[in-house]
Amino acid sequence: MTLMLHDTLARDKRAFVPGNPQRVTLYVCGPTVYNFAHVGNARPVVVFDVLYRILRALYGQDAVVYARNFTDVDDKINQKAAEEGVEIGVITDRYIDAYHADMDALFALRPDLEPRATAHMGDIIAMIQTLLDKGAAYAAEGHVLFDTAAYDAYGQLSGRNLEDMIAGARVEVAPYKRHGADFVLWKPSKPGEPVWESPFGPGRPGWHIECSAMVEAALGSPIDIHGGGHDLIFPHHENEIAQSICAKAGHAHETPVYARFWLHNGFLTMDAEKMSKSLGNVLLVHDLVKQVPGEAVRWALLAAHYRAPLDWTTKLIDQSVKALDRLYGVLQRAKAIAATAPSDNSVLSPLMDDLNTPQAFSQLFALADDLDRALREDTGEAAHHKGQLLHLAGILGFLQADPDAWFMGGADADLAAKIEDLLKTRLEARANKDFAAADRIRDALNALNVVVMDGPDGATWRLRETQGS
RNA sequence: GGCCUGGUGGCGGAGUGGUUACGCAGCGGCCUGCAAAGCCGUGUACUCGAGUUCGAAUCUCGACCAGGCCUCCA
Repeated sequence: MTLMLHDTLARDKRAFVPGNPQRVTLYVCGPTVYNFAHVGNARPVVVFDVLYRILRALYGQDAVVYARNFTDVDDKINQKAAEEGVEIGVITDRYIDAYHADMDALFALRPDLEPRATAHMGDIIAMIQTLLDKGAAYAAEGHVLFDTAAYDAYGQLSGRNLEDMIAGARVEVAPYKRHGADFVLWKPSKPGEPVWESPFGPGRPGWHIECSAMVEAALGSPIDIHGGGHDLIFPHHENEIAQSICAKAGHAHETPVYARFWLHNGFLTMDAEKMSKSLGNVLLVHDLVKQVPGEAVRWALLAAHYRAPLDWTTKLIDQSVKALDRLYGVLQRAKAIAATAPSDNSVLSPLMDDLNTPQAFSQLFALADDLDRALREDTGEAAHHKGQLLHLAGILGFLQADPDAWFMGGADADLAAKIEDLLKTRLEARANKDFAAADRIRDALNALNVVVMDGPDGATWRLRETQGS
């Protein structure tokens, strides 16, 4: 079974072959930490978390190195720090903590490495110096700029050429640029902003060079997979390639490769509109997970193929909760069955086809049906089916909770005790065939958002989901 | 203007050149004291036009529509 991945550079699905199966490297562009993350930011996190889990299943837990950076030098961070009158570290630490908490709530594993730009200033400066030394960069008016003419293949990833970019330029080109597409590697800091000393004068790095330097420092190029949002293809990833290739160029016999595979996730819209502050439709993960289970948010984010656009609606999250209800319902009935660990990864096959999560979802339901049937008909296959179900679900990051906890999750101890008490009374009423009394109690429970399910061994209950977002 | 996506049934959303994915919702039945959950069954689809083909929703071309990128952006 081969993992097929759609490579943006090749514009096609290709069989994934790592440079070294003992050390598979994955880098994903992380957040600029000046605010809470919104659902759109969470999509790549969840998508590449699934990829990370697949790679670990395929190559071994310790054979995969996943790095995701924090951009902690940035204009918006500076602005926020100035507003609050604090050092930028106060801002970045705060939002890094929030980011961790939010992504944890979506069951995303923490990457192995989380490099921060400020901790790699030496690497960044060294890379800029290398580019200057090799003639791929030039200094002008206190800036250091990358010379796009130095890289023949510039534009390959995004399918643009330099002429197009001139023709379509919507911004005024800074007078000190040799070419409109040249971009900043180093720039002077404005008064009051953080400053780092460098051979090119005091200042701070441009955005693109940070990632190139951190990729090199954390993983070493060529890396196997570089991921990020669709919007990063140009200019960010295009520029990363140009810088990193040029910085390494000089070995005449090798064709330099920066990343073997480029993966980009599609965008998320809110009720068919782009999420933006001006529209006031920014939905923060931080707020969302207070209203709906993080697992359901994760489900919603994976409900469409990762490269397709995804429209976020109340209905989507609603349906996601119900899908998980169905799956957890089966697991609840199968609680007494000990799952058999699968002997191979065959159940992962939908995911091997470029992370086809909707297909995998379908597989999840098929496995749940198998398990349910085995339970009903007592075929002896239940342990096997449960193992298969939990394995696939585990790679997707689902169904790891106790089923009872899923259904009763929102209830605190007091409420649970009250519910149990009412159910006990109702059980007695039913035993006495006093159905009117039993129904009154059920109505009372209903008012508490509790759904009662009578079974042969007494009643079980679940909390009705509160409407999301 | 250039580049890139996508347009599938009430909703979400895969996939394949010829055989109803799947989930949610709906409908009928079973089960149930009645429900809920579960089970069985069931309807509705492939933006438009032209072409290729024995046959296309699936391939090609064109049109239309929607979104994104070209400036910080997942």
